[in-house]
Amino acid sequence: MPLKNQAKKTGDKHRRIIEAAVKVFAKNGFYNSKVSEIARAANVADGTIYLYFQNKDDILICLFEEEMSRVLDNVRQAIAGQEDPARKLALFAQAHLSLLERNQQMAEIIQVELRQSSKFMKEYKNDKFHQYLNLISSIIREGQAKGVFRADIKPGVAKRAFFGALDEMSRYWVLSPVKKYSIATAAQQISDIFVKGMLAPPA
Amino acid sequence: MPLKNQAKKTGDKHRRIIEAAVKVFAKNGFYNSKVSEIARAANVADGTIYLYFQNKDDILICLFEEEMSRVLDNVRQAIAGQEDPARKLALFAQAHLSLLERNQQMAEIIQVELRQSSKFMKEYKNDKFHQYLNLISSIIREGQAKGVFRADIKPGVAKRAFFGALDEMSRYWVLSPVKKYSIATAAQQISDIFVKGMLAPPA
Amino acid sequence: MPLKNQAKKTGDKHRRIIEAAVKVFAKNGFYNSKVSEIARAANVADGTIYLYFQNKDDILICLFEEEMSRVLDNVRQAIAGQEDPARKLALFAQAHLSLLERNQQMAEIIQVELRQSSKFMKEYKNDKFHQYLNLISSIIREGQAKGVFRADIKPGVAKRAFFGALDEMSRYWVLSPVKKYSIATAAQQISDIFVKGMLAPPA
Amino acid sequence: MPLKNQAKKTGDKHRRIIEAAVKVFAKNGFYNSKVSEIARAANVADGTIYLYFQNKDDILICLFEEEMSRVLDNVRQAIAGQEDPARKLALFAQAHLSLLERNQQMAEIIQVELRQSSKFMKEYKNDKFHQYLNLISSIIREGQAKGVFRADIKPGVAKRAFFGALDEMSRYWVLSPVKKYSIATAAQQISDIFVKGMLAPPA
DNA sequence: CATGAATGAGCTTTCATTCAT
DNA sequence: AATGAATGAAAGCTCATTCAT
Repeated sequence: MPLKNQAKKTGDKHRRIIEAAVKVFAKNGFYNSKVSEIARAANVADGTIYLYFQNKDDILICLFEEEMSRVLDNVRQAIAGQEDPARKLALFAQAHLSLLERNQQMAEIIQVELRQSSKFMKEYKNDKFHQYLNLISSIIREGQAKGVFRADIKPGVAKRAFFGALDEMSRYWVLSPVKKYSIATAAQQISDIFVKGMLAPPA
Repeated sequence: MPLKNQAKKTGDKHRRIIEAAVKVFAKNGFYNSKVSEIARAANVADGTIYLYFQNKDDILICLFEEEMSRVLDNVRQAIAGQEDPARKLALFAQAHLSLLERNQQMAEIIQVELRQSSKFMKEYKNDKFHQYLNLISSIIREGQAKGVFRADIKPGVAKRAFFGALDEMSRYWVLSPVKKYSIATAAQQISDIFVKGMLAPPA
Repeated sequence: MPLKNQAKKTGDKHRRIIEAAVKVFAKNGFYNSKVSEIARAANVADGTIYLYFQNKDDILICLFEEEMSRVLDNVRQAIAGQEDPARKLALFAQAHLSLLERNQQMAEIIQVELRQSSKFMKEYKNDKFHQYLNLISSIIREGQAKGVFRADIKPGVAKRAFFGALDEMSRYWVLSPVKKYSIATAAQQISDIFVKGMLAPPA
Repeated sequence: MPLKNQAKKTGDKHRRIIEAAVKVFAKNGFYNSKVSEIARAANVADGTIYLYFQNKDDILICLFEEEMSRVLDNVRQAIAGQEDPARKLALFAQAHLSLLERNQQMAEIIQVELRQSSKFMKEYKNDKFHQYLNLISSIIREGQAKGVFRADIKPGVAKRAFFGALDEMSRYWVLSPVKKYSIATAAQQISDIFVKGMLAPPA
């Protein structure tokens, strides 16, 4: 029982630190955030952070991985059961962008702060992110197999182009104080362009 | 003569510092680069840096502005004289991506390090970048006016999607040690998807 | 117990830093003293200084305030129980000057280094010092009320003149390598001049 | 003629630098004043300063010596021709304090900034200042010789007390934004106390 | 004499990390 | 497991001074 209690507490602290970090990173940026501020926001001692994370970079990476898992689950769920690859891309775009609305701080961190960790960008092998990209290319390949999408489309390029289009739209949405376009509109426009752009010509 | 000399000297130091900063930022990342290392690489004293730039952030911003001017000029020149909006987009993509090859370190900085400056991402009002984006939307509008592109495409969304697609491809190209796709291929694929995706249906 | 320990430790470090600062400031002067040298002399890390003081200026000001409190207490105690205002001034002078002997380094700092902090001289509102000056004027007023001192003496001027006379004597005593006059002599001479100079003429 | 011109110019620059330094030191304090700001205020190049002064400290010392000469001349002139030592002291006080009014910036520098140069306070042998103090003691000795002042007054102590009283009054007058007492009143009060305080008792 | 661009030593302060309790 | 006082390396920036022109 005391063990179980501790386990619960531990889990609690980990979560509290991640949540505090999201707020603090979003407010100050990664490099300008102090570990002690995260500790204060999480209501733990400075040293406690280091019982749960290796260092400051590790907080950012864990935070990103956990969020990426959630995004991945979400998107997979959104397209599950769909047959039409074109429809799948539309749902993908919709799911990706609507996650912004649910957790704007997290979106801002992924947009801006994540790229502040050079270590992360250059050294870290980002499995979840690759799974995410490959979800797109698998949809495209499926479309090509079904004859819906053109065979000359390179899924390896198109997946990045599609992600990049969504990501840039996210950046705009996160950083711009005035949002000219609704998320639904943006998702629809982008998936529309890509689907039509990759469509096989009528035989 | 002394004035010309000074101008030459001044211009020389400014350029040397910028070039040194490109190398140092590319090697260590912005936050892990020391001003003294830039100074050493530029063969000037630490204090000299501050005769030409306000602070470390300012170096990054100047470096970006100068590069952005060059990019803008390049792309404008590439599409000048073209009539066909579809062709213009293809040339745009080509010009954008081929600049990567010419100065890879600069490309890496803009991809990775530039976004590490909170000041840059959040506060700095980036005229040149907006001009760049608007170059895309003006091509799209031109295409719509000519009846080449569909009227329901929103240029404000499409310009970001197009730029994002190119930018993500740049990131891949800059960060990936192995380049699976040539720049020409990527440019062609992306512009192809967008052009076909925005094409008006045959009447 | 842990609380008491911490309190003891904290108090200890604070005191050690102040005492180290007195030595270092006295040796090098305020502006030529390095915080790191104070830290070394106090046997703490550089950063520890900033757990106890806001900055270098703050060390000087705290040091002064603590000393001023001690001086004020001392002088108040010295004149307590005295009825004769003339005798009070004599005791005041004696107490003021004899503090020099007890802590010459502190005296030197207050004479020389304290005045190097523009913040101190111009901005800092110095309550304790005003209390000190007003102790003098209240003695003078008391003497006037008792008919011992002339009514045309302006206590606001006389208090500064008296303090200035003592202060200049302190400066001489602190800075001069050879002391021609004993502190007792100086105190007696100065209070004698002021008392006789302010005495009401015999009716 | 060109030599004469240069000599004139030289004299001019020296004076301009001193005058600029007075303004800059008064505004920022000695340690927070930049040599380059003095140069700008004097309309000379930074390097030119070092043709006329050894270093920053030297500017302060020269500035002080020149002013002290002027003060000494002024005070000597004021008491010249007076026979009565008591009257002399009154005129001395009057002359000392009224110099404040004529050049407040200079007064502020001597009060506040001069003491910021450790070199000045500790090492510099200040002839002019000693001459000034000894002017006071010679008046006192003269008074003792004439039987006006008591023989038990020690001129070496009294001169410092008198100067200190005037100096503290100056500090108040310079630093206090509100001046409660006129200079004439202060001078009269201080000399009055000292003269009466040193007066020999009627035989 | 005059210049002012260039120098570079040296400062204060910050903050991720540790470790005795 | 938790704490938080203490650490100390590290870095951006300043500015008195120099010297080639």
